[in-house]
Amino acid sequence: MTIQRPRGTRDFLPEDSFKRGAVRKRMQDLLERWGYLEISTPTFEHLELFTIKSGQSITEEIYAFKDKGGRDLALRPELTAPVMRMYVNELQMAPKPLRLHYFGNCFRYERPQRGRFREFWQLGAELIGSDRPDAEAEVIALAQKLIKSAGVNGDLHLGYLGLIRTMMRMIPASERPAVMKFIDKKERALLAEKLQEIGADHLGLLELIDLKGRRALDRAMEMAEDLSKISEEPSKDAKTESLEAAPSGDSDSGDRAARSDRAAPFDLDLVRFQELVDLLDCYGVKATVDFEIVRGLDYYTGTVFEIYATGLGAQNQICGGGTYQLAGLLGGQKTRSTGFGIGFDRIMEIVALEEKPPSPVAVVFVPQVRSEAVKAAIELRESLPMPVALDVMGRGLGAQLKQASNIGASFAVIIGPKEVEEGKFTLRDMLTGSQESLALKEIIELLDE
RNA sequence: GCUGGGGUAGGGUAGCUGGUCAUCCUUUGGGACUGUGGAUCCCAUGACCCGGGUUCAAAUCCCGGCUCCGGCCCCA
Repeated sequence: MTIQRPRGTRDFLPEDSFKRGAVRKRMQDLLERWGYLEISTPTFEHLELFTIKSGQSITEEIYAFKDKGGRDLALRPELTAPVMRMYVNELQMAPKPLRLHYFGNCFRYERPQRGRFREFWQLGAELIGSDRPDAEAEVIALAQKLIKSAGVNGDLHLGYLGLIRTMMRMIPASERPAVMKFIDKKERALLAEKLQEIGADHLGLLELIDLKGRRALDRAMEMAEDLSKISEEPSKDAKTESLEAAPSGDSDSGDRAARSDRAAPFDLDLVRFQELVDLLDCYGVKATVDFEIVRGLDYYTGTVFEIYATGLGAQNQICGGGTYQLAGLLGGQKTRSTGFGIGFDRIMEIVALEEKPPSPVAVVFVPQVRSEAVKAAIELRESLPMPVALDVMGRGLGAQLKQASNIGASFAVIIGPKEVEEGKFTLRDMLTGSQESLALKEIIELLDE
């Protein structure tokens, strides 16, 4: 038995690697044009970085280990936390906004299935230092364009946590996890039952999460207004909490709440959300407003979004992101950022790419003139964009030509004593079989088109 | 963690109601063809996922494990 690759990992053969490289290049070109500079972070980090961000429970799904010095380390399971760690460590004083992008492998200890591996690649961008609708619109539009640039059609859903969080603060804390679970699992009947049971059915939660599309926004505005009235009524424990989360344009509002229970501050400010939706329109991005998107994590501050693709089976989410408050959690100054991560492997599963690697040129020679052939090959490699192949198997001329056609060469440069003497090589068109005698310079000119 | 279906040369397969040297195609290397390729022919290399069990005899039947492809759970 030979040694197998570890479960959930993949080998990428030349054809795969070429395709992945081409798609990656396309996406990164676009990111550069939008002014997002590439950064890289270590493959492993202190385990703590990830538990701070996502809680202790995630260690279950992390490749965590102790190094020889006894340090608790982890292979990165995602890239947002490392990027924000880097920001806090060395970029806090950089002029804002900061536009960054990254591409890297991540590791999670999970059951592999379609579109899910133990080593996978994430491509993403972060815009650090602004949470204005302008910033959010740019980032969301960018995400959508990136996916399009790979030839993939994505369905963008745009959500806003302010409303749902406000509602959640008006129900008893003990009931919140259960309610969130039902929302997440799309268990409408159970949710309705629960809300009735705890006397929270007047908040409109059920209606909110069913709101979809353009008109959802108008209705949500009305609901927000009703909510602010309710929250002004003096009543039980909901009162103090909702005050702390009071709506405000000041991005530092609610920070006390953040410190006490790790939840980021958020704004019940649908006007800004409305602005975002309008701006996205300007970008030509079609978004479905969808208040059901909750994205689990509590460091998101308001806007969240996800992009889905068809043809992927169960794992159809190819992008997720939003506006968040993470720098503070990692010990930096409180800074709001908007960003997203794209599941590169899932993109690759459905990408339609017609690009092919350039076909090589074969230098074919007989033993007596080997050194001339080597020199010719070197010169060709310096001047031509396509690969230049030289026989290393000691094969005869016929076998070399056979090999040339096997590797898909479109031309062969034939070199023998006769050619060396004349100072001209034979250029053979592998498709037609026609040949002509040319100087190396002329060959280069001809092939360099 | 739960669940369905698979694992036979590098790739694709036949055999799998147990019993001759495990089938065929392709790929790879060599040759027929010692300065001209895609054809053909010949030769060579190369496999029963691993470990137990049943049996005179296991690729074939049974059990366990590993792993792959899906579906749940989860998904930062």
